[in-house]
Amino acid sequence: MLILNAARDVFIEKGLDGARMQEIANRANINKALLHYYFTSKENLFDEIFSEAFSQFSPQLKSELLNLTSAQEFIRLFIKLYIGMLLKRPYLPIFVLNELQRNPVRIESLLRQSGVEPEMIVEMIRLEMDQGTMIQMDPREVIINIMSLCIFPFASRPMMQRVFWQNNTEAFDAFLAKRVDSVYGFVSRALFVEKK
Amino acid sequence: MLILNAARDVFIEKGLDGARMQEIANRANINKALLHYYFTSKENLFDEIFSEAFSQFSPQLKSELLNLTSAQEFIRLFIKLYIGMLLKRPYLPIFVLNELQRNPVRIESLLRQSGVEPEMIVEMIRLEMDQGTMIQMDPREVIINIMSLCIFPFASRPMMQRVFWQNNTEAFDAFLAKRVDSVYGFVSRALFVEKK
DNA sequence: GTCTATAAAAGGATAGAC
DNA sequence: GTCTATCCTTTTATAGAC
Repeated sequence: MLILNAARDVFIEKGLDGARMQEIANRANINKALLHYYFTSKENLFDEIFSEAFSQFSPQLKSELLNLTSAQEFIRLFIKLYIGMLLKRPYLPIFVLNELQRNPVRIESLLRQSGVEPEMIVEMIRLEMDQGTMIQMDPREVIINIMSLCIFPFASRPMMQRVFWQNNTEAFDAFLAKRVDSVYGFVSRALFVEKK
Repeated sequence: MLILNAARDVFIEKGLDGARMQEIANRANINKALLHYYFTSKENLFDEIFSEAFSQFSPQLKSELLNLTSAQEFIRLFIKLYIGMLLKRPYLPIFVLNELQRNPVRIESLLRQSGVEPEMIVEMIRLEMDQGTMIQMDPREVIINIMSLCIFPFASRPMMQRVFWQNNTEAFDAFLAKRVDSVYGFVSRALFVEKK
């Protein structure tokens, strides 16, 4: 829908507080009154946009991932899929993380409806550790470390691209794309006892 | 200064757009007019707060760090100092990263005055790679991976604490504190060919 | 320096014609 | 459904007394 696209663009660019209903209306080529006719309030419109953004940001356990048996293969494919998603939606991390920090109450309902279920992955990692093929550590830390390596480069792009790539956008895009492979290499050296 | 403390609290909590001059004045126990008397405009006050926040967020190369010769010892101490700093200022990452993304123009002047000089660290890492004690990879990626592991858990706290620690604040604090050591372990397994 | 009062503008939201 | 016009509150910023 055209209005939702305009709203998404503006909210992601400016945040909830910085966004203006007028600007959303302008970009959608309608006027403010019609915007309120459809969505009643700014908060309401934002909630629609944010819950969509949050569900995209939350790792999706697609069937391709669930069919894998070893944590090693799971991690490899997860990194590939998740960074691949972020390459298409590079502004998601800051938007979602920022709004969650400003208003943590939102999380409750969002988590309930998006059905994030970390127990299965934690169990898969624990199994691999028991088999001795993976370093012993808190499985939750394994997950957070992997997500850190996937997400942070997108969230810190304005700073990192400027400091390390002389603000060259193409070069930084290439760096991000290569991470689909290099993050797995980094993680597997840190985690797996035997290399295949 | 009392006013600056109040301003810092409100800006970090609400962001530039969400902050209200009235609230800053209230928390400082003065009134709005006096706030404008001292700082002229909200933008101006924000700039003072943000440049201070940015310089704290930017890794400081203190003498303790510069005296170290091996990248291994440098990385160990860097992680300890940087996570230690974040434990005292856990809201810095989201605040700085978010405002940088909303207004990337700010970076230029801030970087110039804060004198961030990554070349030396890049060279130190390169040297270690040439000696064969460190895996061959882009030194900039080494730095970004380490910073990812240090910073992201703070930025994603509202989500991660809720999902993996049943929103138990003390438990998550303990997890963060332990990372001073565990991040180094993770990184060194991923980077160093020989373990000491 | 510090206050009260107020200007001036912005922005969310609604009324009502078509 | 869509528009113009308008209301009303919020918010930044300033004027001017003390």
